[in-house]
Amino acid sequence: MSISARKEREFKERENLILRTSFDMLLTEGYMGFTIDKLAKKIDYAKGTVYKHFACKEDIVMKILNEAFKQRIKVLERIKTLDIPERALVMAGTYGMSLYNKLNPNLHRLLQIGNVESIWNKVSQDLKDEHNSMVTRIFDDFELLVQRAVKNKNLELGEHESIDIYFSIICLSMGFSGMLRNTRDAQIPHNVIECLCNSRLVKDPARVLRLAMNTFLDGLNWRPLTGNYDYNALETEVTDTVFSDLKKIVEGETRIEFILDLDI
Amino acid sequence: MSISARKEREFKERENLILRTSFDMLLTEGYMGFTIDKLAKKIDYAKGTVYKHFACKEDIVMKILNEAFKQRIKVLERIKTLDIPERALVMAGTYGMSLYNKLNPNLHRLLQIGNVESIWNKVSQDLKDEHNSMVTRIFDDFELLVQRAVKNKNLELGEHESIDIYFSIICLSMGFSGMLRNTRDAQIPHNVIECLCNSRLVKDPARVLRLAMNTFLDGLNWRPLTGNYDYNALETEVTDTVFSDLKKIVEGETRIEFILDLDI
DNA sequence: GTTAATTATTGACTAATCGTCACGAATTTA
DNA sequence: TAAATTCGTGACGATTAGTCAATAATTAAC
Repeated sequence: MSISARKEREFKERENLILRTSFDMLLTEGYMGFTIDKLAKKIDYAKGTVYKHFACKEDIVMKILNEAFKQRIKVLERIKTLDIPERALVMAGTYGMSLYNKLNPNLHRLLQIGNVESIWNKVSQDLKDEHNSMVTRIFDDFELLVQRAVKNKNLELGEHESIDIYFSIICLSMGFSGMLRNTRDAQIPHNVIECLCNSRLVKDPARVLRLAMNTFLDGLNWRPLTGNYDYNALETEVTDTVFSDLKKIVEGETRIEFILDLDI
Repeated sequence: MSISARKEREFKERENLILRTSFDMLLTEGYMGFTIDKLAKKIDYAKGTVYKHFACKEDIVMKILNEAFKQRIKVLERIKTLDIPERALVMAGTYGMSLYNKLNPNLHRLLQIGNVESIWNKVSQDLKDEHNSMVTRIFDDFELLVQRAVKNKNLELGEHESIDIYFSIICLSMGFSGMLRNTRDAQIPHNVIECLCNSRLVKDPARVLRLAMNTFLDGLNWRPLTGNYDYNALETEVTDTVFSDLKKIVEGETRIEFILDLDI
């Protein structure tokens, strides 16, 4: 019994090694540079062993994405403890995501890989299911939030349906994260959007997203409006309380080796 | 002389054949299913001949993306003839893009391919340059529009810089087009977002984007506000005038075989 | 009209890559 | 200790991107 438990633990450890090494390769060499042969050589196991863990290359990538997604959800769900208006919850979530994205500015580049249809199609069904259920969960949470705001008379739907609103919010965040990575790490920009972020002085894209989000919510007339609530104070507050651990890491007080090791 | 001109024309025609066939393969079989061997067999030329036209596989994809981008810009620039407030110009552009996206609902799936870093890195410098200059042009046009609105006292920047505003607008559109393709063609949804669009009845994502855009501009207090200007009438009008040809195609009065053949 | 020079096209070839699987090594069970 | 089972391996088949020497077609020269 105890021996098979050790085996199991060793197997789990090797899986972690595979994920950690793959993540590293993906970030340094890109999707095309990430090959199973190189991976096997790096972790000093035979190729066949890797395939004992994952059915295909794409499954490794999707597993990493799913683990990162789990972390994201955990960060987002921390706001559930806050007793503030619904709109402030939306903003608090945005602040949390800002911080989380700074933990690993390169993470969202991997998301683009998962969005490529021909890659997604190769992923095993169970990993797709896992991914889908997480997205569904995010959508559900947002829907409840919008409905609660309507019920509490902080928001009128007007021409909108509730799906329109939370769908727009998600699109806005996705649009931003898709278009830029944090410029803190002075790497070579990989596309023109990133060049423009530098040349046109978008110094803190996350700040622009927060502004845009507030602007959009003002446009919806979702109360409390910017003028009637100190969202900057809210940012400071949540950053120092529910997200204080993330803040410490971002500010360099804590070092992390591998984002997915992080106990969030 | 006339003989070499014929040669040149034939070369150009073959290049078009390559692009058209590649485009078709990319849409039906995805990036992974798009191989030079298959392409060569389909167009009935040897592989080496394909490489006389393009330095690598990625260049073919980027060439298609650039051609599509050129069309997009042409559509967008039609609004320059309109004598309406700056904000109405932004919306008119959005309406035009909505129509253009409907011409080929699958086109934006290719954009995701170009966004993958390891693919972008393989593209030849001249194609990258071409792409970059087009993005720059879009950004420049938007910047002028924002500045004109400020000058004409239709918009105050407040906490924003002008880059923040047009960057947000572009992110919003990109977020939407990245997250969904038009649901008109009843293909199998390729990811969970598309499933959700169906299951949660986002029947017309383009409509939601138009709503979101107006909401955002209202939030900026960019005049004329929704209440003071009939943006629905504007949509009808521009659809029937500057974009009437696109409308006809979308409504099926004209058939197109290959989007890039379209003379826009 | 014939031949030489040039240009265009070809597909066999190399190197890389994914994923498989029969075999041998290690471990557990009897 | 021997048999049974599980684990790990890397050679192998199948595909693929991109190259390049050889061949075919075209043009130029006379």
